[in-house]
Amino acid sequence: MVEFYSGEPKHLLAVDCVIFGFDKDQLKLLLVKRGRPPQEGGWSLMGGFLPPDETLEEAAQRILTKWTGLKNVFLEQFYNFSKLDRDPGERVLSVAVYALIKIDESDKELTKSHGAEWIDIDKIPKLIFDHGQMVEMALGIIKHKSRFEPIGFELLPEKFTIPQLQKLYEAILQQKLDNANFRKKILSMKVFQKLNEKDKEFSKRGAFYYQFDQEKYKKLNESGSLFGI
Amino acid sequence: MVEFYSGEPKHLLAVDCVIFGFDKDQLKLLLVKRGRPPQEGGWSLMGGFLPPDETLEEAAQRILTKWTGLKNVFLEQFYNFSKLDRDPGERVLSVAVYALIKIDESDKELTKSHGAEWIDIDKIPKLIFDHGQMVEMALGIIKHKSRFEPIGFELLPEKFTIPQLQKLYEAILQQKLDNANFRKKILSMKVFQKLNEKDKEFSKRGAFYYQFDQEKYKKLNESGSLFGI
DNA sequence: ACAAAAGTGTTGTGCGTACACCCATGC
DNA sequence: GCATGGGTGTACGCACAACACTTTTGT
Repeated sequence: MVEFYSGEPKHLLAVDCVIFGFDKDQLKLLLVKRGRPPQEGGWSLMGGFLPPDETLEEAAQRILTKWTGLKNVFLEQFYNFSKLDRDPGERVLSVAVYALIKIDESDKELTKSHGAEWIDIDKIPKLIFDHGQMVEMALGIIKHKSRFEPIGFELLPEKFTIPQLQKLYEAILQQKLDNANFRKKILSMKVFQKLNEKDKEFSKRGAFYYQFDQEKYKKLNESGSLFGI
Repeated sequence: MVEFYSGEPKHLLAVDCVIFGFDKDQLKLLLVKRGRPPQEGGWSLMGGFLPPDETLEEAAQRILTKWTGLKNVFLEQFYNFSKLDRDPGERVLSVAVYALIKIDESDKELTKSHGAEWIDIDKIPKLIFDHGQMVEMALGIIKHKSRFEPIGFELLPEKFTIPQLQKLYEAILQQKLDNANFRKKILSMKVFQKLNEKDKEFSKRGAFYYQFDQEKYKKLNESGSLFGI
């Protein structure tokens, strides 16, 4: 094989994942205590070095599967952290990725067996390196994004109620929403299917389950109209 | 020095810049014919390998200065291209960056002497590797971003007229805008200073120059209100 | 005088917000 | 029968789009 770029500098490249989940009415993050030096034992995101034979997305999906058992997770790279001394070990660049997963579909045993934990978003401990900054940034991004794209559904079970969805948005946007208006807004998009079944976990009366209709959403999206919560 | 991560895979990492400019009423891109194999002679973005002692932003700024003479340019990384065979030479990951510059302040001689050219956005030739995809993506991003943040001013001279600004937005959004409404919208934000001076290049009557008031914008932005064109 | 671009005024519609209200059910 | 959360109805105001209109000036 011809080496076109011999002599050019090479870099260690990590992939770090900010993994969001939602349970009850809490937005959560998957964290683990780092198992190798430097800063062994500090709270960390899930990550790893990029192997020679994987794209960044493939590496991120592999990491997600390793810790949650899930495949084809919704994820997006959002920033490269490239400060020279960000890792006190050696120079490592990190591609930060955020992922949205349905906790109820994840393999909790697997997660536990690796020593990872779901931690409420408002109880995040100090993290190693610049991982705290990554979380901050990812939060800002899903906050912004949730206003224009229906990313919420990635975090909820297949069947969910409108009040549940509202709680999720309140957790992401960190503000109370008017339930009447939220309901109208959401249903006006017509990307939902109402099911003939109620959830009675949170109230006596019970709330109807809905399902996200991917097909309808695609059509809507292609026709150019946006979300806007 | 302790090697914490010896044995981990290393990668070639390029920085490629999608450089936007605006002249008259045309959005333009800075392109150059590639000077080394593979695909020598094909149209390419400005780029280079990341050196061991630079952050990505520093590398991008250095590249911008090399081709335009400008410093402290507005730029943002937006995506990593990591397909295994994206560069037919060797595996190279590329951090794509877009930059917005004021052509009128750039060193056109320098640009020319390096053989680079400003090319109208609707006359972009086929580009090497995945550079075409990078341009597509960058366009989508500034289109989206221009609706919520005042990135337009990065592309115009210090002094500009409202009709000029409108033409820029029309070029970015690729649609005609109503001049009456555009004007009202822009001026309602109150982040402009009207100057007592007219530009007569484009009309007999002449249009008043305005200046972007960074201070006012910062205050506005901090108080949470957004742009929304 | 007229063309052409800059700039103003007016009006209707739709959407978000606020908030009052009714409904179903377990205790 | 009352507390609790689910769900509906209405009314106001603002932001925006549409478009008719006036102003300025070079030729």
